[in-house]
Amino acid sequence: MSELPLLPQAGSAPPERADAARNRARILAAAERLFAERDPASVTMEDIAKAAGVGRGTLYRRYPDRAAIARALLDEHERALQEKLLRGAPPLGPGEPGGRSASPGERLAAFYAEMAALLEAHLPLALGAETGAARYGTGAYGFWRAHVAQLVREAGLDDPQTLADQLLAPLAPELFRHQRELGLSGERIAAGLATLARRTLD
Amino acid sequence: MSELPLLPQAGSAPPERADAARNRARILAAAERLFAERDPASVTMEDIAKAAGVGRGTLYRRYPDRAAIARALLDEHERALQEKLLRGAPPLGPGEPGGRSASPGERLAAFYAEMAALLEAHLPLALGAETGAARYGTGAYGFWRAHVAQLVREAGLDDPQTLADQLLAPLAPELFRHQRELGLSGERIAAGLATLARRTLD
DNA sequence: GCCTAAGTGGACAGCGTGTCCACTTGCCTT
DNA sequence: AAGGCAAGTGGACACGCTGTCCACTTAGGC
Repeated sequence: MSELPLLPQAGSAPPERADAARNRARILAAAERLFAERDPASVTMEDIAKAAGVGRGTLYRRYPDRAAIARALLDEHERALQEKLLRGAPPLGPGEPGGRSASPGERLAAFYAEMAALLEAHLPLALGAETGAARYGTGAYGFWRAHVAQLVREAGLDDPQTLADQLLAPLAPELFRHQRELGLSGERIAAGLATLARRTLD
Repeated sequence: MSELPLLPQAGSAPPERADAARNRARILAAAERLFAERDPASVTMEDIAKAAGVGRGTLYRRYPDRAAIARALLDEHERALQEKLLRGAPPLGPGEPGGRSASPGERLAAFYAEMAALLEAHLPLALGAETGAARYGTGAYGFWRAHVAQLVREAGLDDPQTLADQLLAPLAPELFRHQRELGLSGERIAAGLATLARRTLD
């Protein structure tokens, strides 16, 4: 397992004033509510400012756009999954050296299942954070990419770089929403992904 | 091969006045040029109107938004591919009944190759037409979806509906651009897709 | 309590959208 | 050949969102 780019752990922040902290909390709470109750793409910075009871300037001071707010909300959940991938028990984690570990296909299936669950739980945030091309720029995406590339490598396939992105494509939040709106359950989506994972890597 | 929803063949249009036809041609030409020379997402309806030498009202009369224009430009190429899928020789087409035909995995790989070539040739249009969630609503997407679902069915896998969308995900124009910008060649991308196709369906 | 820098909020200019409608022009009729 | 009318045209308009800027306020160390 080579160098996985970890999502920055919110390192030693320069101290934050009490009113600033209060407003940050208000902003995040208001944004989460708004994302959940309408199409995240239609939520404007102005809406969030108004709902949080702060001015536009205050909002822009911390977050350059809607996506940054959604990402901040999503980060926590994604870091939890990253932990499990790095240090959790098989099939999700790598397993002890010398101990038993799962096949690449099983591990990819387990990862897919976790991601599907994460999307199921926080789809509005994912849609707010990673719509379209922005997805590929996030730190989290880089992490998933490195993880999947490693699994591809272990499976002995050519060109893990290229395949990793292609294997992550079915996890695009927009596709997940599309499939849910077609009436497919989260389980059914996860089952499809599991099939894909096993057949591709095992 | 059941009921594939064909893209409407531009049926008997109500006759179009000569000046209207001239302006339509101007609009399409101007839009294609603009899409090619900058990020399609940044091209505005106003830009297109100005470049085509027509007023905004004229533009909106025919096309509700940028995506509709890009789709009109793409349609021609997509219909050509649809023809080949339905009636072309193997491995792309189904082959004669009783004659030789390719395996589902080979056929999916051939389809992937054609789509990658189409993206390579017309990426700006694809980005203009199918950015984000809009992709799933187009008639063309429905066609690809039905085609891939049929291949999945022939391969004997469960739930072709769900898998079809997931197998189409790596063809998202934004992903293609992302991979190209990473320095991957079209051939390398196509090779990855071929691996995916064969391992999944064969 | 005072001082200072961090924090705040609303005003502002700019841009893109989509609509609307008075005018123009192609084309069919007689 | 002329007339009429519906299709077509283009630009003005109102609206909403963005991102910046800056004069004011407040927290918290000294």
